[in-house]
Amino acid sequence: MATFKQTIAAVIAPATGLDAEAIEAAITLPQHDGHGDFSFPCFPLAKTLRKSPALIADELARSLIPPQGFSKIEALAGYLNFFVDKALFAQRVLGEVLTQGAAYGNSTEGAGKPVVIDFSSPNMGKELAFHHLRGTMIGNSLSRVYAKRGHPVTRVNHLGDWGTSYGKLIVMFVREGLGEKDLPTLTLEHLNRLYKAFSQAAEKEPELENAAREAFAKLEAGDAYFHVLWNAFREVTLVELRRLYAILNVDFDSWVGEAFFANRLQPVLALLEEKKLLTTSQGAEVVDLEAFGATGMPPALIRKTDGSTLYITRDLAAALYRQAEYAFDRSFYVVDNGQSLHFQQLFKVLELLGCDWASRCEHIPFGLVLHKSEEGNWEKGKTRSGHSSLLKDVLEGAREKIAAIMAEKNPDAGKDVDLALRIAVGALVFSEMKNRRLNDIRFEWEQALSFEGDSGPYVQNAHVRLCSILRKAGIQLNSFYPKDLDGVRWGIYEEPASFAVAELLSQFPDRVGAAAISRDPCTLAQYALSLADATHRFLHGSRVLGSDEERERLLLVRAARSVLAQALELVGVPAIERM
RNA sequence: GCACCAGUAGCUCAGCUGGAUAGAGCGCCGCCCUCCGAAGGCGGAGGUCACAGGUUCGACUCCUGUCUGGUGUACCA
Repeated sequence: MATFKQTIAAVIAPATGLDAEAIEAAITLPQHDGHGDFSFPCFPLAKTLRKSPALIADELARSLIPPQGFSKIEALAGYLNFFVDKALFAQRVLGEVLTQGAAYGNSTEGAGKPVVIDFSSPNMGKELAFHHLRGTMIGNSLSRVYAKRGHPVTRVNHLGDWGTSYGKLIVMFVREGLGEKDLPTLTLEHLNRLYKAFSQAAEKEPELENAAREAFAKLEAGDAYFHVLWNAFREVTLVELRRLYAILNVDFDSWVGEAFFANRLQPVLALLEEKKLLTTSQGAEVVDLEAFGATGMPPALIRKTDGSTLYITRDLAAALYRQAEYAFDRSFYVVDNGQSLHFQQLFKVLELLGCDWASRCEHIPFGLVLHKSEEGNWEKGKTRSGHSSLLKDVLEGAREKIAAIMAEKNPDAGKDVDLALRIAVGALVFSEMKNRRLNDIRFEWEQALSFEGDSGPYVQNAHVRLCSILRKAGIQLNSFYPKDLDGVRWGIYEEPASFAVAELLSQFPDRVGAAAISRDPCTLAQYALSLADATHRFLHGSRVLGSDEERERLLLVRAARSVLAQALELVGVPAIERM
């Protein structure tokens, strides 16, 4: 079935001689009442037709006959405004949403174009900090969006399980007199203490840094005992990570991290040699990128003076592996903006290695999460006083606050510990996802956990209200039969608040596409906000149950609920049924 | 120095591939529950879209420059 835009293009094309696709792309959605539902700006035609845009619009408005699905065409200030037949529009939109259910908005755009998304990728031996939430949830959201667009998606958690950090942990572990017997009772908290202890000790004894590098070099060389320690550190961390990912409802297809590639560096190093890219500088092996035409780019350090490898060496191996393993069309790296130079270097080296797919690797950067300091300045680091910056603590703190509010507002649901956590997750995730990916976020507890306005709970609440009505009407979620549409009085949806909801529902597929193209979930978070807003307004003004329009309004409730749930899930906010 | 990013209302932020009168939330001032969830809705005050040029029929949006802020810049990841 032709879309409304396609129908408009088909009418304008013969009258103007313009390409139908170009017309479709030029059509805009008017922002103001009285400007219709779709507009075609006539300004670009002025030059070729040698007439004023206003005149062109006037003539077109007079000569064109409103096509099927439209009630009238009006000219206004150079715009050709199309007014849809609202009843028919609603019929089409609700029909699509309800019959397609969770598949509404799906696309085959990505079929045969595998996408690899590298995100979260925490370091082993360290607790997940609150600021890890952003990258984790952006990656999670993009994974879902790309899957919905039909792409085969591989979600990769490129664990930071190799590197000098392990040398530090090993050094401290040994120094504290701990041994193999202590491994079974080892905790992640303990590992974190070892890190802190190392940093403190290293301030007084700078030679510890060298000891750590040596320990790591030994580990990389295959030392058996150090390998046992390393493995134990890694396992302890993974247990806690899996627990947190479960709370966030985030999954991965691959947990292959840096250690995996540490054993697969030979082909990379051989290839670098073969292409004659390596040079020695200050005792280390580097790729002098500037010498290869990347003006102003610092050299990429491939191997340290002591022979051990670095981040970028392993990333090169990982990139080659991913191309070989998944034959990706796109490879995304969801990593904070501070790493942009690293990725520029990485992609440049891949290009120099002759990988024609290097241009299809993309860094998806995101901004920092800033917190207000005691002095009132915004800075990177800890959350407000009294709150730790560990993700688990932030989640627990948020859950407690939400539980307290719930106990007040809805005592029955307030007893549900798991529900409070899901609302807390929704609030925190939404507060980060509603902003543009690259913007630094100024994080405020009050705003993030707010139950009002532009917040996760506001959107969740719209979903809850819709669910509540359906529950009272005895309608199961996602139950739909074609006969439900028989004899529906479509004209009822012409009422403004109802139509506003239908209009938003029609925009959902495009918004999913926009999120994919911009690689930014904020598009969908903002959409969820608009739909929640329209929903609250509709429910405020129109009684559903027991009204003369109950049947029609229930259909709108079902459609809105279905799409709102989808938008929330794509963003990574739980679509809950009660709160 | 170089690189990446940002600068929109008192605060925190939206503004789709340039389009018609600049949009929310919080805060402030009012109003609305005998009515499916008031975790809601309605109204009001509040903006020279950092600044200066340029491209264009049209610029918050694109380009250049300036200013301000954040981040990164060789043996951490």
